[in-house]
Amino acid sequence: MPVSPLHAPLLDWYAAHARDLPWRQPGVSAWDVLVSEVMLQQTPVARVLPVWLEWTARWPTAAALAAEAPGEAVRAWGRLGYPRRALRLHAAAVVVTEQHGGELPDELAALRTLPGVGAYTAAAVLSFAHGRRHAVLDTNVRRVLARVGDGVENAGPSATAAEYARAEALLPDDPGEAARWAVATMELGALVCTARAPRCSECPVADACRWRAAGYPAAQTQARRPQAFAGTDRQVRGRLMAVLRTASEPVPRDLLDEAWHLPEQRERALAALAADGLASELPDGRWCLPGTHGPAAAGVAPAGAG
DNA sequence: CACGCGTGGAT
DNA sequence: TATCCAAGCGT
Repeated sequence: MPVSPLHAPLLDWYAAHARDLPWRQPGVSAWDVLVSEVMLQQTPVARVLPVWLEWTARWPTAAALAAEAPGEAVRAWGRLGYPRRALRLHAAAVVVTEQHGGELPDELAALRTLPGVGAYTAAAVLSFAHGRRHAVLDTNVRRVLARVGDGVENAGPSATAAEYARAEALLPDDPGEAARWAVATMELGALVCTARAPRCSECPVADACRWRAAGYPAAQTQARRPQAFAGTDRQVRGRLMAVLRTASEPVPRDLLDEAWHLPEQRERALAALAADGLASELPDGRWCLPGTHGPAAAGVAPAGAG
């Protein structure tokens, strides 16, 4: 479906207004594109930028990352949030190194088996890094298609088969053009067709937008209430991880105890972090990031020697 | 499938 | 100040 009234205006708009993001530079490896995609899962571009630059300079390849302790990845992750992503990226690096000769797979099924790589991220790598023809459905694209195509303010809670079918149908035949279309659609959602206060006066496809034509009807179904944060285990986990991240030496328990005032919740959060492999307890009772001080023992039984 | 999972800037 | 939101994934 190469010809629609949307394509030329949107591609032209992207050529003129695309952000100059480092992971879009020519020559960036597929692995580094993957790193950017994982970092960008639920985290704004502005915060990813400096971390991605440091990370890719320090670990230019999957093998380089795989050679490190997982805790070093967690530490380098800094305050991007959701540090399990750092653990998954490290685990993916190990798989790529040990099972794919250090080369990130370029097939959908193989990518999808990597930890932290779901439907969106796999399609993004294929499209952005390899210039292949894949529907790339992230929250931005889904919002754009919902507004322009369906005339509603927001997409549903999760991508449906119908949305994939539409995105697929809109893809230009030429792979390279399809890849540009994919990133252009995302960029429009990120810069113009935003969740709040969309800049419709700057939109290259405003004339074709059903939501605009309908007078911007408000969403009928109210979105899922954002999960609370203050006082939750998530906040406690974040406090504990911040202590472990900033400490160069293993930290004694009483230092962790200062991170949260409720002992029961603190214990629960710390146990959960250990179970997730984000924190390790040493034999002397101190805590550290996994593998950063002695053999990694993320809450698992010590393996027999040899 | 609904939920848990961090963090901080913008409104 | 509280709420919303940011290129999702795994269970």
